[in-house]
Amino acid sequence: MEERGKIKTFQTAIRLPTGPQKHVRIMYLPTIAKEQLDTYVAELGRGLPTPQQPVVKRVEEEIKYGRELAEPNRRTLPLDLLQRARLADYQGNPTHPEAVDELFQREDQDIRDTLLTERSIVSQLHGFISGKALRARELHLYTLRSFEEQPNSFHIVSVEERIIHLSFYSNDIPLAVFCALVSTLTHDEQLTQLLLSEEGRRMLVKNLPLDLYSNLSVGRTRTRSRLLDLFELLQGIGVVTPLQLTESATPFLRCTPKNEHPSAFDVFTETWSPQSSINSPAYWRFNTEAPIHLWSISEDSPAFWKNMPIRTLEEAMAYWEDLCKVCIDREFAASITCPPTGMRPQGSLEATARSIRRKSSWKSSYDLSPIQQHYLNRFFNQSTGQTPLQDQDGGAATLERIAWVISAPLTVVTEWFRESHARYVHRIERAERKPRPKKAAKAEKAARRAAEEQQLVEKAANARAQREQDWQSLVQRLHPDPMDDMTAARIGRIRNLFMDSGTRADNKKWEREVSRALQDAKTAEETRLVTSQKKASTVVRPSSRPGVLSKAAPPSKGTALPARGPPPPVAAIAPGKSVAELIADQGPVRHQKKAKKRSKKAKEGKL
DNA sequence: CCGTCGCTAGTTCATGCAAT
DNA sequence: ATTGCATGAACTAGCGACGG
Repeated sequence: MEERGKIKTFQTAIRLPTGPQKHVRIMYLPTIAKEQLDTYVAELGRGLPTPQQPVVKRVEEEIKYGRELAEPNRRTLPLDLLQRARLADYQGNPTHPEAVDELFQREDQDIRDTLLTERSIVSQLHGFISGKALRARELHLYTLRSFEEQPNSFHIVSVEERIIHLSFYSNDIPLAVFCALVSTLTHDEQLTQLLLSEEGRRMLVKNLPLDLYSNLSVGRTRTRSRLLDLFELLQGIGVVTPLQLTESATPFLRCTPKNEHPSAFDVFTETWSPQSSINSPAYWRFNTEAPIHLWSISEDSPAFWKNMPIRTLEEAMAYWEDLCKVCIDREFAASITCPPTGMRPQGSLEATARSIRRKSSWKSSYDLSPIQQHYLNRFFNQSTGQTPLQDQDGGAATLERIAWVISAPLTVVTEWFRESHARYVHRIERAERKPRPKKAAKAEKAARRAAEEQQLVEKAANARAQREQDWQSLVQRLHPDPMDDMTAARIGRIRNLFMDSGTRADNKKWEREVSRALQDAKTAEETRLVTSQKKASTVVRPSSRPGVLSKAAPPSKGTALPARGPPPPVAAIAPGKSVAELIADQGPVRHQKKAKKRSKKAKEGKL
């Protein structure tokens, strides 16, 4: 109906009182006036329970009708451009390079804002630890620290028995820790600023400004599920035990009563899932000892290796070190001889194994997204190996700017360029050591050839500029006065020859040539041959202004096009092709990294 | 001949979103 | 609040080319 113009639709977003935005699609008859729509949307905002910010986007504020998604809360940014720019094939090469180019031609601020709509970028900017196992480790270690440092927290049930209530993580952890454990979904300048100061990083989440607290959805479902995900993993490896209250006379454990918390617990036995916060355990015990199984060897039944104490922070750190090794270092795990008997891991074995065996779970380095790397690539010359690091001053200012635009740490950006350059050097060295006519070598060759061609082009352009100057001074010397059309025509022929002759040694010869031409022009003028006049006027028409020669602008550097400077008034002599033209005739520069033969099927699949 | 590397497709996982 | 769905990302295994 929309296509046939019977109805119109648009999307907008309303901020719910609880913080998150809700996208709504509004359909209406084309006869509805804009004012009515505006009123309606405003009403819609108010209709939702006690909105803090009624409507983010009003109808009159330029809304894109139809399918395009109007991204609220941000200047009209090319969201769909980013989406296209992000599309990449299996190798990370963009499938829509034109979208990438278009995006990167915008202002730095726009590029930054646009990239910050990508989840991985914004969450890492705020310090999110993307590896799940490392996140669980952080949760574990931070909690142990809290038992020592803030034993009086309302949400710590018992320091002796190491029991904590889940609400601790929505109240008494610092902002920086919260952001490390729970990914942020949208960019918030206030949050970014806060995280820059030590004071801000230490601020407990319960003390955050209200709007920030709400934007981070501290304490709401999403946060709880994210945290419970981590607890599920910790339970799976035996670091924590979920608890439930009990009336039993012989509870699993008992502690001194504190605040309104219960003092007797049993092990939580119901099945639960991190997604449903109602049925999930709220009380958790941090064990004093945990087993290590050889996870990298077997997914279904990893062999028990040993128990390790995790009472103190130091012990826990040692535990995580060993755990990491047996999870990702298969060789190490295989070299271990296990005791004949041992407990099997408890909890949901498959889920635990899945998370913990994955390498990315343990990756601590910053994760550059493809779009960030595309941006970095713009500052890395594949043919010459040039990066900002090779700039005279080390490129400090450029690097900082780049880091800001892509919202990545400066060290990461610097390291990326260092590695890119090192790879380039390595490639060149290998190619020189043993040049071989293989595919790999070809790519290198092409890269070097492109570099050489580039140098040639520049050299030619410079030479040409010099030649141009020589010509100017020569003519100036022999004929300082403005020239008439016919004279210009005669001189023009010689100029073409001069420009193409290349050598600078035989100035005498050219002087003679020019003088003779000038003389010819003079006698021709004097005899007023009708024919030659006719010829001259037709030929010279393009530059009928006398004196154009002496006023010609100097050729600009870098462009090797022959038409700069005085316009060659005569087409009689086809000038030899310039280097640039010759190169252009060979077609576009070959890409070092091919657009290669992908199977038809694969291609279709991606489209 | 065997090991390594790069390419590719299929599968699984994480996560936000929308419907209930 | 809960649950199912859709989607992009990541992992893995298989294959072939290449090089020692």
